Amino acid sequence: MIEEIFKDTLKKSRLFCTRERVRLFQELKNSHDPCSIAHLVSATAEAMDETTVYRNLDAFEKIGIVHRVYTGWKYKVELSDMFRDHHHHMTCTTCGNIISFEEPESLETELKKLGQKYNFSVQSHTLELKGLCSACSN
Amino acid sequence: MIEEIFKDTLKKSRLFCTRERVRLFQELKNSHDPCSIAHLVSATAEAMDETTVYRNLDAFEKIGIVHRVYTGWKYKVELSDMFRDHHHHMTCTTCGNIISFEEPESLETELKKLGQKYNFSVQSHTLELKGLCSACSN
DNA sequence: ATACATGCAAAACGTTTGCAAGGGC
DNA sequence: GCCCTTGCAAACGTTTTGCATGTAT
Repeated sequence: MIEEIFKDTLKKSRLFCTRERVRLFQELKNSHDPCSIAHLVSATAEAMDETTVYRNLDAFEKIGIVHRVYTGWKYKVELSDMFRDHHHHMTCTTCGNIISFEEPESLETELKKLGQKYNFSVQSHTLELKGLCSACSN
Repeated sequence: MIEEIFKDTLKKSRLFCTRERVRLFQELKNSHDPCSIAHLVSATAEAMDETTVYRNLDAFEKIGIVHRVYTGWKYKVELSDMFRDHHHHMTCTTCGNIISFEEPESLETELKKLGQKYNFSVQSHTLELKGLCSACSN
């Protein structure tokens, strides 16, 4: 059960399983797309202070419960691969909608086909590499 | 001459060629890597107010003088292809350094090779598609 | 009981806006 | 002289921090 993984992960890091954390987790789980912090804050406003959202998202990220998704505008937050299948995103520059799709085998030349598959007309794409440069890999 | 293109582009859009805009342009030109707004603000602090930096970057972007580069953290600004060769970037997650490289023919399987070429050990990569989703392409 | 978490208030940032003064054309 | 630009101040939204109180273990 997914909730068990959640609780175990908290316990493993000696973090309390509070009402607020459960609620925040639920909110993330019920959302199909990556969530902006603003969304999470307003969606959980009756349940907790926005400061708590920030602090718990930080905590969740540190222990691998969530990870950041760079949509090119501002990052959003979603549950990590621990809780759902690995996937990528396409972001609409007009409405900001995010479409999740499975990882394709090849890229570049596949992009337009891929876009068509989701009725997404690709205007441009950004490839971001994350890792360590020579100075930092020591 | 690059400065002429700059002035002509301003003139074409009926924007004045002010001391501040020239200075901001110089700062962008002298920088090898994409610039954060914070950098531009401090680098030009003796010459202009930070409000002016924002307003002129907006103006520059509208008329194609600069474009945004999504580094995955926050966007930075650099001169557009009008003023330099087309290229991509790799961002180091530890130090934030940005390495520019020419557009490769293929991706995915090429990424590790590409990283090695620049002494950059790729840990992960993000592919961002920009364009229009079905709802917005109408 | 003892950590760890939370709420509240306030500070710290980054960015935007209104308005009067200044400067390109 | 006209209109665009700038500087200044203030507003705004987002994120962080300090501290006293609350709560899961």
